[in-house]
Amino acid sequence: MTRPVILKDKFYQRDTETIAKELLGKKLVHCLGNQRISGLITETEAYLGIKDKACHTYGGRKTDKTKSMYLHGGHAYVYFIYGKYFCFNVVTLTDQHPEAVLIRALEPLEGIDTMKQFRKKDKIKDLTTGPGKLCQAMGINKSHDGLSLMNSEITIEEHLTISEAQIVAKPRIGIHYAQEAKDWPLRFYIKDNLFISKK
DNA sequence: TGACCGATGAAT
DNA sequence: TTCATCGGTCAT
Repeated sequence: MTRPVILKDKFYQRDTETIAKELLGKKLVHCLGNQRISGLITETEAYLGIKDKACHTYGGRKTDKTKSMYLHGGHAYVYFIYGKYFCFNVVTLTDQHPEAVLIRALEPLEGIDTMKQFRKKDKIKDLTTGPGKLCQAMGINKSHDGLSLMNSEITIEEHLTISEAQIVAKPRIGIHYAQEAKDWPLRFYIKDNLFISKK
């Protein structure tokens, strides 16, 4: 088995939309104790900072909740939503650009039994096909907010390369309030992949 | 200090 | 389609 190649600064400090597409096929890994829990990234959404009405940092909003988005690219932004769930984002660009990519779905790879325990579900399809679900399955929570993805327990590794022809672009989910931004095609997923949120 | 609301998920 | 659920946010 070849040694994992962890994505570095140069990957993350680029245009957010490009990163959202290139994250498809990569492997999100949580090293929990001596165990690896991981999944192939199948679905992402780009959030474009101050000019994006769907983004938590729209208009330059900076609060205790959003402060991680002002870190430089390659950090985690984890927030709590709907009183129950966490969502995991990858911060992009520099501290001048509070933009991020939401990871919406994974295809489980390693630690599947642990995922089943964390989720209290048995079917593989129920483990990671949604932003809240995948955080539960991976054991990701608020304590991971602001961590570096280059030298912490959570990393993203090279895995598969997905070609442009295999990428579908659609409007983002759950942002009906975002006026003109609600139709921007910033949701990306791997064509024909079974592990996609919604249906 | 308190009212309001949400980048969801699961049940119906 | 409906709704549970509660921390974050912001107006007092």
